[in-house]
Amino acid sequence: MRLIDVARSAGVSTMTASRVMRGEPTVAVASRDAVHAAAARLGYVPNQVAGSLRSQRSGIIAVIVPTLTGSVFAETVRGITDTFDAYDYQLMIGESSYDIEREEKVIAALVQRRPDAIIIAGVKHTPQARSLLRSAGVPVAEIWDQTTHPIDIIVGFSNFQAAYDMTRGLLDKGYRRLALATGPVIPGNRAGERTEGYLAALKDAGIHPGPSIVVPYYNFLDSSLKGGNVVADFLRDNSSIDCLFCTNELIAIGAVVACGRRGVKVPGDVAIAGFGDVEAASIITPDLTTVKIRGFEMGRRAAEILARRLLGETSEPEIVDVGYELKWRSSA
Amino acid sequence: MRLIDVARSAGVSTMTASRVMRGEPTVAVASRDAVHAAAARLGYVPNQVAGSLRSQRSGIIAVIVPTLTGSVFAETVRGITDTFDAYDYQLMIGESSYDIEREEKVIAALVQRRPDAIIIAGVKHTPQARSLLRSAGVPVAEIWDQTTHPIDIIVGFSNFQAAYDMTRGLLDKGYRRLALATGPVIPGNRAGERTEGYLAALKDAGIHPGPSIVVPYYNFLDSSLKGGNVVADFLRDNSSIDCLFCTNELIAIGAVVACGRRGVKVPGDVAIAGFGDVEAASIITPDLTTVKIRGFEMGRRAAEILARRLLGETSEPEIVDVGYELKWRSSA
DNA sequence: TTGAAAGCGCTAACAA
DNA sequence: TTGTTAGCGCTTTCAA
Repeated sequence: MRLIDVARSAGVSTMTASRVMRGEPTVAVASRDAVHAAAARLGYVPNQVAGSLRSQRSGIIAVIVPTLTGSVFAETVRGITDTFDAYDYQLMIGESSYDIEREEKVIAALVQRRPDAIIIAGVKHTPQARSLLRSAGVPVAEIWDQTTHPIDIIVGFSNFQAAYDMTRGLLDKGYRRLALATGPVIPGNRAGERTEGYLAALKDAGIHPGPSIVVPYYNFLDSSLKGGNVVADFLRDNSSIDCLFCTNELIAIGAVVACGRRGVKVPGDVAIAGFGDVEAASIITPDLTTVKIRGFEMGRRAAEILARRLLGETSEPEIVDVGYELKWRSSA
Repeated sequence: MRLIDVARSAGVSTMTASRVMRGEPTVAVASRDAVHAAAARLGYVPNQVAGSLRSQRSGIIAVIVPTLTGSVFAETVRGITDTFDAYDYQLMIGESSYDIEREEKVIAALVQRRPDAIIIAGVKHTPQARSLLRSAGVPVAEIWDQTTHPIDIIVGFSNFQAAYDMTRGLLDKGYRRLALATGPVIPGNRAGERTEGYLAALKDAGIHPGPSIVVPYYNFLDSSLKGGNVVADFLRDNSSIDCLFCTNELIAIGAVVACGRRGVKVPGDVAIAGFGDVEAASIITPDLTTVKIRGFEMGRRAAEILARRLLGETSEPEIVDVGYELKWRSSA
């Protein structure tokens, strides 16, 4: 069942049928009706692979995020979908598992599908990955971060500044023996930038940083539960700590829950602050002091800029800072 | 930059280059090396759109879920990804927002991309959607449910039986004035089947069903917070209720949290049971009694069966029941 | 407003 | 082990 079958059945040429199927306005009403009727009668399903090859537009937006599990990036994806749905684009989502080597493979796999645009979380990529993104010949939006050397479009916030401000706020609340819990740090990644913001705030205040713990990345559930236990052990072994700053919301939530189960009072024995504001943060007891990130907003803004590019309305690189917000709740 | 450029640069024919790029073993080592070197030198990125058109295999698995936000279906997607990653398939994910009309549009959009297989949550579709799925000419796996009339493969569990068992268990615990909170019910959808299981268990026990409340579907966060408040109001207006069964985990979590904020004791004043077991269920206070669903498992099993189909190893329809598990925790 | 011709970049099928 | 030929199904381009 091909377009030519529909065209014959409608008594027109393939080109007229093609124009009707794509909604071009330059077709006589009679032809249009005949083609629609024939398509419906025959149950015709257009082959977009063929169309994409010829038109050099795939209608696909490639999206690369660390993970879909855990609602943090799922919100961003929803922001992207919200915008692109109206334009008949489909998302093709790749997961990097917070690993830039794996990210490179994912990018390579997606670029072969000739997406019309690429959205990628983070600004830290392998050289080969940067090269693939640059030479893909389509607009690229890096999100969730800021950098002085964007590939093209950037829609994010300063992870350094957000961590700096939160640390500063904790110091203002009177906490002095701060400790840090973070996921894996690679220089230049988000956990690394947040760590640096934390250290810079301490340095500027003349406070010596306390101990740190690095929690491996599991998946969502395990990062909360296993990670929480690891952190609770760490707090037990370092009982002088009065405040723990977690660069990762899952670790923070896990720590609050693990402390609750062990009878460690939060914030009485130790205050805990997170980074990310997933919905569980406002549901646990005590509710979590954290940095609220605008995940949905970043997805939506990036998608809007790309949509404009794809319609040919603009073409300069753009830099958008969506900011962040400190949420002071009960845990610190 | 096309395959022919690589071939020329390597001094072989396009076909030999094509064979090398696709990893066919029937190529001389010298040719293989020459092609790989040329591809690397030129920065060649294969055009999989062209390859798909000719080979009639897209390397795409279409996945249709109600939503990605909220980790319930994200776990299922992870199960699918886990399996298909090894075979170089990419997922193309569509969201139906729990709306079968929208689902039909999403299916139509995805089928045009000629996926090699389709995985769809639920067994309740519009007639047109069923027709699109059947005539797509590829294996289709319906998941998250059971039915006597599957399209092809089915990997799920009985929502009716799970709700029946949970209700039965609540009765065994001594609760007698039960009420129901559910998301939108369409005959044949999962919320509907769960509602019927609940009603059947009450009927078999000779207990008259109490009042019910239908909570609209918002997004994850709002379903928990807004939905929770709606349910808490409902409980206040119906104070004789001693146990609330929620066919939806987000509503249950929201209700527990909203009750906590209003000083309603759970399970003292009213017991609450959920359905789904998202991770937040074990983190809130009190932790939630619920039906644990094997979301990851369903994704993995469906993907494995499809992978075997795609390799040509099997071809009969398959029916897999992954079951469920009652989790008795503090809330009921 | 319509149609004919050409070709997007790759791989199946066949032949050598 | 390699190469030639043809064509996947559509849309661009150009002409009428």
